[in-house]
Amino acid sequence: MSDTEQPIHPRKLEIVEAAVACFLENGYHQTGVRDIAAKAGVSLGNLYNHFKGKEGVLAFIAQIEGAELAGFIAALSDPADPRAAIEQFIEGYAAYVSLPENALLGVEILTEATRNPAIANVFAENRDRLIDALAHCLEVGARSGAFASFNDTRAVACVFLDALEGHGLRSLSLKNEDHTTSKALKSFLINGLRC
Amino acid sequence: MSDTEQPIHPRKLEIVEAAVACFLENGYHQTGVRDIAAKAGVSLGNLYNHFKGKEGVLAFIAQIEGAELAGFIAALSDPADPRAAIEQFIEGYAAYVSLPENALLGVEILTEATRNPAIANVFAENRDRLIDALAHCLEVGARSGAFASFNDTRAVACVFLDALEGHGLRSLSLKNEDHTTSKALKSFLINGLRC
DNA sequence: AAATAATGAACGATCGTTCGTTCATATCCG
DNA sequence: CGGATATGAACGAACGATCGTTCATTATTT
Repeated sequence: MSDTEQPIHPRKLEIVEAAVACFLENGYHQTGVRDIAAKAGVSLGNLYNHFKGKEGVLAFIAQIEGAELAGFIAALSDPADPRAAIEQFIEGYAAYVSLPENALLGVEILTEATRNPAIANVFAENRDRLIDALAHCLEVGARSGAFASFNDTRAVACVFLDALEGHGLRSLSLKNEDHTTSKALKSFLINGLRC
Repeated sequence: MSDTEQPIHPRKLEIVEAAVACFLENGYHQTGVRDIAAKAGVSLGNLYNHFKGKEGVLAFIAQIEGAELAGFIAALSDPADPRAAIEQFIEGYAAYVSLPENALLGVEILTEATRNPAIANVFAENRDRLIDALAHCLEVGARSGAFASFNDTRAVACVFLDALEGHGLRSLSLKNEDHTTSKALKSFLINGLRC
């Protein structure tokens, strides 16, 4: 669970980086372990010295992706100014999920998770904690009068994440950056919180 | 382009149905043409008498999926009551994209489209027309005073679709139906249109 | 008989994985 | 210090399985 159990072998990181590049370029199921090893400048056999296999590499990536949510969660916990925290979250998370590497890897992991429990477990928990943090922030804001009060703040938090992630996903099919709808999304979400 | 050029060979439909079932169960890249043929009760070679290949089957599915949007587009065009039309669209489209077969096939097609122009073309146009129809409905509603007036109605339409599709996508990772967040999403979107 | 539909063996390519091996470095013993 | 030994990272040939596709052949229908 903790990342600090062992200092990660540099080669392992090189392999993961190469794998991410391959998955982005050709997708998870279209890339072979040979492609990963070749791009990492590593022998085929050596890859298996660092990972349990192709699936092990993806699981490791999922673990990293999940860990990156920790920053957002931390920023939402115990917020001094709930409104500012939410606004910053929306902006930051929208940017995060709109990065092709995050969006593409996200769906790749998600679809794999629907059929692969090992991946699903790594994936699910962190998302749940993100919803919790967001919902908590909404509640704090509601109590302080900054936001409207909702029956089910978790549901509203889900709506936020759905919208943001849906936005990031669609940005995949657009070559140029989608700046105008990104702003529209932000103001629409913020506007939905007013009393 | 038109589906009525030729009456579709019954066998072709059987094959497509089998392919959908396979893609849902195991994903596009994990299912082989042999799996499709076997599930359809058809010989391997005969599949190639009806489709150009595995990719041809997916393209056909994408075409069907696109055609299913026509109903939503029609309902949004020239709306007598924009508010009712939007509400019905939200409800209907949320249900549509929350069906596992639509959500899963959608991402499968989307990810394939990011790397396969042939699929992307089939996929992109209908979505654009859906955005147009939705934006048009929003404008009509704004003029009649039913909705607030937006600078960029297309952007708002994008937000709606992003949120709805993101919702459908996330419903993939939930075993039980997500009724409460579905309602929250609807009311949040509707609420965002008020003057 | 001509045309259409259906078959499945066969092809070359690639898949994920295994495994025996090499080799440079670290540790130990005398 | 110098030689023996242990360690584990790195390698790549090889395996059986499966991939998408082709095509010569057979069956069915008109």
